[in-house]
Amino acid sequence: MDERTQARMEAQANVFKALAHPSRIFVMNELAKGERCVCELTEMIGSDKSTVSKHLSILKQAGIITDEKRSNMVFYSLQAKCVLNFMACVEGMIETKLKKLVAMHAIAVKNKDKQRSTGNAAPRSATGNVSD
Amino acid sequence: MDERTQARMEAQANVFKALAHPSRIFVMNELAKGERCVCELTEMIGSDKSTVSKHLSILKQAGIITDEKRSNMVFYSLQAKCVLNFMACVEGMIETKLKKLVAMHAIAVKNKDKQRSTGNAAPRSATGNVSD
DNA sequence: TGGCTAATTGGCATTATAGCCAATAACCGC
DNA sequence: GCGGTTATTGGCTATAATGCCAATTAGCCA
Repeated sequence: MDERTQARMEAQANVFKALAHPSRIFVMNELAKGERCVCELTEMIGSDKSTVSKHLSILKQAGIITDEKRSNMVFYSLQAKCVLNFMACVEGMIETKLKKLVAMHAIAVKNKDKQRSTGNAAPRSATGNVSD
Repeated sequence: MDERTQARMEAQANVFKALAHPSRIFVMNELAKGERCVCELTEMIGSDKSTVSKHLSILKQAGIITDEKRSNMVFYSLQAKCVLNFMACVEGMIETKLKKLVAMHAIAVKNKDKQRSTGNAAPRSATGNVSD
């Protein structure tokens, strides 16, 4: 990877890094509904004010959200709307993964039952084939 | 944030975390063109074989890529195609940010010139207004 | 089987993140 | 200006991520 490519990859990774935290994902979901002040987000997240402020500054620095000072409050709002599309896709990925886990667990349970009834210590198959 | 929400946000954040590294972004770009074996990616990235392998396992664990063993090599390929759309959007964000930086730098240079010619130590305006 | 290549895993040192408290800054109303 | 509120920054510790080396596993082929 040459230096030029390295720099481009790093810049992209930084955007993903900015989103790589539960609280910041929460903020994104909240800002999708409309602008919010730091105090509101702090209340909802339940961390220290300073912690939330730092999270917001990370998102802002990445160019994902913007801030606007009005009176003595700061309101944040979504800038990169395309993040929402991807978050929807991620939602789907999680669903898929969860279903797969559930299915695998069901197979494991089945195999365990089989073992119990036959006294066989090793499961018949890793693919879930228990049709004998 | 209740426990249920926390878990959902964490699951989403994990996908972003998986993408939050230059080498892993590079892998995504490469797999967008087609499947690649670990050896190819290792060659291109220039890190240790074990390091690349760990990066790949992180992406796989997140459900973003899949692997397939053929002969004594392991080929990885893209699973979550929607990542590419978002990466294109991020590309655009970086462009925008870069342009803004260049513009701000131009203004700063202008102000500096102004200072030099007038002997004024403080810049006239933070907004770049140098119209006097 | 034994040697070869490809890939993964364990272990460990280095570096980066996260989150709290305290201090500071910015703005309002009096 | 002075106290009250809102937000950011600095400093610190605890935790997590990274990347190398060494050891191990898995498949090929002679």
